[in-house]
Amino acid sequence: GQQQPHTTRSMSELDTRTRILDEAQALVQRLGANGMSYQHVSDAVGIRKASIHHHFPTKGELLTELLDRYTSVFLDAVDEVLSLDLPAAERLKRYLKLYEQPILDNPNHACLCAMLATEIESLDERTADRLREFFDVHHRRLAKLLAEGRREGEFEFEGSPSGLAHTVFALVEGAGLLARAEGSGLRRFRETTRQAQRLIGA
Amino acid sequence: GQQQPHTTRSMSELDTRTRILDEAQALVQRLGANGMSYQHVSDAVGIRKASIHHHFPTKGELLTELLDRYTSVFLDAVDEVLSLDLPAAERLKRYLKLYEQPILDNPNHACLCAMLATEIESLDERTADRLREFFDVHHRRLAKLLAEGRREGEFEFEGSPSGLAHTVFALVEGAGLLARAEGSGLRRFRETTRQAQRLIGA
DNA sequence: GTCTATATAGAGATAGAC
DNA sequence: GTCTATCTCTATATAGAC
Repeated sequence: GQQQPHTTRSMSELDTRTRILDEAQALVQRLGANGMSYQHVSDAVGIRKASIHHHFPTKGELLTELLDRYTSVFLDAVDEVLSLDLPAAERLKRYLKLYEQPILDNPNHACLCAMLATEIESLDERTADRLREFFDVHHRRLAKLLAEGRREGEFEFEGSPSGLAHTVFALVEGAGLLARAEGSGLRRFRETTRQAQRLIGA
Repeated sequence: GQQQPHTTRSMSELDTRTRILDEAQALVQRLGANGMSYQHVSDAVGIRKASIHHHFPTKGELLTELLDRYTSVFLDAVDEVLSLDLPAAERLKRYLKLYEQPILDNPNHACLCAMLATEIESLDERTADRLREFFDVHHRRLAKLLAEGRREGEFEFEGSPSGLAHTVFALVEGAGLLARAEGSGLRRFRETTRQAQRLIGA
């Protein structure tokens, strides 16, 4: 756990902001950025559209903040797993598990980044940049783990850690998307992560 | 090449229908189903919105027909490759190549099914069913190839052909999505298909 | 088959009262 | 901070002339 940064916002405003972000995120994960509207959020949170605009003047700002929050939470979780004092193979296993819980919690919700990735042409430049940045940072984290694991003799694979990290990431994102569309739940997804481990030689 | 089925539609109507479908498909592949509008299609084809409605009364019908055409074209291409009189490993290679050409032709266009998969909650039941059907049929084709290849000693993998087919499909769909979002073009994608072949032991 | 014109609903966003 | 009221634009869809 990290310390909350100091802010000048009042408590109640923070709470409403959080509730807005929570509901907006769920809506984007279900319907996409183009499918989510201020009216939807308004209904879900129980305040009027104009009040949403008070907290997030434009939809672009709402989406940007949504993405920032999501990626920072996700990267924190990734970092926590990757920095554990455990063999690389075990850290990899736990890393892959990070993708399972959301599917279990709500099979109707796709990864926020997968949703936004398909809609990248609809996003404003700011949000699109943040999305690409997330992919880049995430990719580097995973590549580092793969490089470490190979150096220590735990992994065995051909090609660059960077290339394989990209493949593994494509695999979990693609499998998550299919699990939701096919309604196959965790079963298919788990088979996929097992194959990912084979690929890495873990 | 197959014979065109007989229809009672006039030639000029067929052409306009085709042009509408072509432009609508490009728009959905760029912006998604929710991002594509009759106005967009109208502008692209050069006829008025009302005329689009003459050919496709509702957006749902347009999307359904779009998906049907796309999947039948795609499955024809898959079947053509898979039924060639070549070693399974070579047929697999050509199968994977089918996913490369579209990326080369237009890096801004995602796979239509990947776009619709993310938006599955926005689709009407009819269209969503067709989408799941496509995944299912496609999956079976690939599983059959994998089973054949292993039986003939060309492939070597653990687990069921069905499970691995799912993994390979997730891999190419995920990699296609990332290639477009990251703007990494074919380079990353090709690394991914190479890893897919390793996974299959081809 | 295509057009103009219109209906109706929803989108994102703002002004100003409380 | 939240509300009502309103603005403007765009969406899907229809009616009816040509």
